[in-house]
Amino acid sequence: MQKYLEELNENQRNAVKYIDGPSLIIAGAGSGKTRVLTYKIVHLIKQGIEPWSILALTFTNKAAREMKERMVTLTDEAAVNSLWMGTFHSIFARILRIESAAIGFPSTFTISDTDDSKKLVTEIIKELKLDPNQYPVGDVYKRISMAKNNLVIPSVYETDIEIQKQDLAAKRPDIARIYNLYFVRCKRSAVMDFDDLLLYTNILFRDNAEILKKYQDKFRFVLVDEYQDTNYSQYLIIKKLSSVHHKICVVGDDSQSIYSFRGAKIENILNFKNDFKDYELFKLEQNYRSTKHIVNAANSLIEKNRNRIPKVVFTENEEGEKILVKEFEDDKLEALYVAKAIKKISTAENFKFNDFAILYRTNVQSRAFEDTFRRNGIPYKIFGSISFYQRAEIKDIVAYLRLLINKNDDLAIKRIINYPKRGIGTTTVDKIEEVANSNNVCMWDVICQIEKLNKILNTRAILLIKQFQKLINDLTLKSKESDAVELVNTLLEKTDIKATMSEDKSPEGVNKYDNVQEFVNYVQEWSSRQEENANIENFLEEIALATDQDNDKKDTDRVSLMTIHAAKGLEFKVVFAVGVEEGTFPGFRSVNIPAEIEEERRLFYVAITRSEKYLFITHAKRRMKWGQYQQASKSRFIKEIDNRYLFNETIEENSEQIFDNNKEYSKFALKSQSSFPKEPLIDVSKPKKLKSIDKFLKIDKKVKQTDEQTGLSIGMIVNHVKFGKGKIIQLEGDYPDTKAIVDFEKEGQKNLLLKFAKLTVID
DNA sequence: TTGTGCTGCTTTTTT
DNA sequence: AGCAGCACAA
Repeated sequence: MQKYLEELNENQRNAVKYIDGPSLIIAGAGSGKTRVLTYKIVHLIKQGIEPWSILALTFTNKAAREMKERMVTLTDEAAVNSLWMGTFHSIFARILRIESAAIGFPSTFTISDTDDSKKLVTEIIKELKLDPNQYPVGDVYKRISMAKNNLVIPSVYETDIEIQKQDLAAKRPDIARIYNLYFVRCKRSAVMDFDDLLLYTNILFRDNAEILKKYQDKFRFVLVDEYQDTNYSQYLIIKKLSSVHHKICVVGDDSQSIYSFRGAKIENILNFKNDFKDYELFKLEQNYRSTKHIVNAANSLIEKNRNRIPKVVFTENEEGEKILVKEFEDDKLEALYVAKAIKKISTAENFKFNDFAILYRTNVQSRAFEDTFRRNGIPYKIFGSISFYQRAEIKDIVAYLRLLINKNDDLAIKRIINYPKRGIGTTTVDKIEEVANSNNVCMWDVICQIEKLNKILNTRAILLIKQFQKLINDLTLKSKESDAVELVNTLLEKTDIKATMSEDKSPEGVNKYDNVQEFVNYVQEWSSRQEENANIENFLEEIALATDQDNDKKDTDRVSLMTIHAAKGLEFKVVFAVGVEEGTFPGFRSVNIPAEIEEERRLFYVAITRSEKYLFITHAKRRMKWGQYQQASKSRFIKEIDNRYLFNETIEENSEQIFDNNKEYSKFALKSQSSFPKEPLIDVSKPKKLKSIDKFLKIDKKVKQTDEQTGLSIGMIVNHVKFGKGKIIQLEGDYPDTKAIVDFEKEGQKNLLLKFAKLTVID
């Protein structure tokens, strides 16, 4: 037997070796799924299947990268590099760029993130003169996204009776019009959102039989990871692609399907048997990750779901500790406890901070932990929330780069036409956009013929636009003759971004400048990593499709803070599942919807199964939400876990006590007494809180009778150029920020800054 | 045309 | 509680 096959258990090995037809691998949590997938691809290569004819679709880029790294140790590196392996989005973006002509796009189309896409939808809602309250962008965008994921294009959307009935019932009959215009605009701008990448792949294959045939022939073997989280659009793509060779292998776990909110269909995995009747089924049920207690607890929970593929996950690992369930008075005490527990356990067990993860349902919950960890000197890294590339200062630079490559990108133009400030105001931009829309061309086309607008724009505006046009043209030229790093540096110089930013000495400004610096460093690092194609197009593609997990700073020893969704596929020695309360987990939107409760339950299952040795489940009686404390009770999910695997600890009166009334966990309590500093744990009142109080204090303290600088006093009657006659009723602040509240006869009370407002004393 | 304070919205999860 | 987008003041 080949050496790599010996490293697998029997079920794993059988799954790897079966390459004669379709197969479904049901892989329980921690059952070595990644290993099986990795080895299967290696096996295929060793069986003589050319690596470039293997299509392997993963859920994140990171997963693909890690598998490739592992494969390199098992087989030839060149072979690994010629695999078609990556996320659905990145693989099909690649194919769409090659075949772009067939769908009427330039190969340089831009991939837009959700923020930008929503911005465009917002503008369209405004343009159609629809009420933004009746059409909240989030809801509208979701509706469009769902339509795309089910391959419903605008012309179908507006004629589909069922869809129209739904929109009418929701009192949003005009979503069809929004969708249609959004679709048209994206195409005109040569922009695709995430859903478009899959939708246009389907359109490409539907309308071009010879292109479909080319890829059907090419991909002799198709593998799909995390199959339970594929949507209809993805399902159809792989079904079509594998219909010639009939060699498809999907891997997944129905118990870990957690993405239905973005269109994932658990039915894809449940119905695989119908789609590929001659399939072989492999079940990986032995868990190598967690203790018996953890595996059993997870099993007892997931049993409560109705819709599942029968399987029993078991482990031969040690029994381990019971799961510690703990209740707190509020979210702050919860965070404090977690901080202490991490310190104690890391000392007692000699674990690194990397071994710990805090998993929560929603991103906002990270805040309490951030504060507490910072104050207690626990290093942490947060995944999710605002990623680096979402920051405004980075998006500005990226918008320039986008425009250099795709001149149709109106969104990019609007973002940077007046950044840094160059005197092109909204009025001018609006006019350009109007002309573009009414002639159905993109804004850049209008900019290139700006002289023709001499009737509606003044000469100054035209001159400024021409300067902007020249700047972009010069940079475009530059982009063709220099590498990415050089281009970005030139860009920062020539656009004056560098100069403008370095002038800003405020803490925020300095931070922004640092971020830009980091961006340049990142470009540098990225370029040096590329063997070829270190061009800016590839760079943009990579950052557009980057995930949070992809930015993992592996080398640093920090506690991980992330949502459970982000934790999918990861494992940690110690996991804290926090905020496990009704209304938070399950979320208040799900509590009355059985199908969603099942999904939330699967999500909790994912959380539990991330842990290897110790698992803590915590919940608080009240939690700060929407700026207010809200009462909450223990989640139903905690009650659903078989009590045999739980240790319920009573509420602690004194939060300094930790583990003390728990025999199993007390070993941590004894050893670490001295290593745990007391002082920083004292809850100092947040400086942030003071800020809002400050506002009131200012008014009280700095109010004065007379302003020495101008000689104005309360009670004086003054004249203002615009507002006319009025009486000073208050003076506050010191020069140069002295403010006066003046009660004008005609206009009422106004707040005026004395350094600007020229008040003359009457009388 | 540019800068600032206020209102109102957000909270599910993300490629 | 925090932020983004919008309305006013110079």
